[in-house]
Amino acid sequence: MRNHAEELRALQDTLYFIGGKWRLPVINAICNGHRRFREIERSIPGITTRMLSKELKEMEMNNLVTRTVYADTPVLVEYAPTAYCRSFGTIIQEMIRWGRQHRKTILKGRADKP
Amino acid sequence: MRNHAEELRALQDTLYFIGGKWRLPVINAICNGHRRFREIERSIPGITTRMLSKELKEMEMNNLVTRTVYADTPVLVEYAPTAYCRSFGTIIQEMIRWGRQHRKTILKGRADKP
DNA sequence: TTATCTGGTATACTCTATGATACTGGTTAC
DNA sequence: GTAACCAGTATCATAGAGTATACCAGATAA
Repeated sequence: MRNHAEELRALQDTLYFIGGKWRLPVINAICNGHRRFREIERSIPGITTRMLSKELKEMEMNNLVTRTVYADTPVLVEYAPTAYCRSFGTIIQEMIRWGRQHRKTILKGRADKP
Repeated sequence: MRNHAEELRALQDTLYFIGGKWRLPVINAICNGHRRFREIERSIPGITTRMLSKELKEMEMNNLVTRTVYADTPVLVEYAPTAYCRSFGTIIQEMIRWGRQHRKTILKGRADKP
């Protein structure tokens, strides 16, 4: 209730930063130890190469990941999470919790069908 | 790392449920005590009547809010949050926290500009 | 009387996020 | 030799989320 405007602004900033449907799944994948491009791609069924590529670029620009190229043969590329990236941990955990609960509730056939 | 697939599914369920850019702001407004249509509308600068109307309809269908009409003159409509609606509390709070922290960090001129 | 509040609906438009598909150049395995 | 891996890029198409604007009927205030 108090300082609704400021809360709203903070909330909207976060929503804006998160943006589309892939940002959080990608952050989660990387924070869960997936480092290589194809590895991340495989760990998120449904994402296309194009979207992952776009996400990773933006995330690098926003300092959410670092991209390291090991110029051996074959070239190896590694994406690693920054502290900034990990700062989404609690949000993601809460969302996972909610999603699990939601699924349970739906399966029990209640809650969103009263 | 463990059961990444299940976590991902839960996360994506939540993201899907949240949907667009207005769902969480509207939930927040209603949970913060705004009950009337125009009141909610005013409390979220930038939202249009059309989007708010759409959101509220979907939210009613999803059992996130109840819509009560008091048929006095003038007719009075009240939107109230359900428990389901309030279950987003922690997610929203975490997002507000993140947004505030983000703003601080940006203002200090660091973090996302290394 | 005119303006302003209420709770919305209707129509038209924009735009961008996402999806689908194909391709590249190099490496390694069969 | 060809198939499959790597890390992507390029091009095109499209749904639908979001915006803009105007409008309705009824009540209230100036």
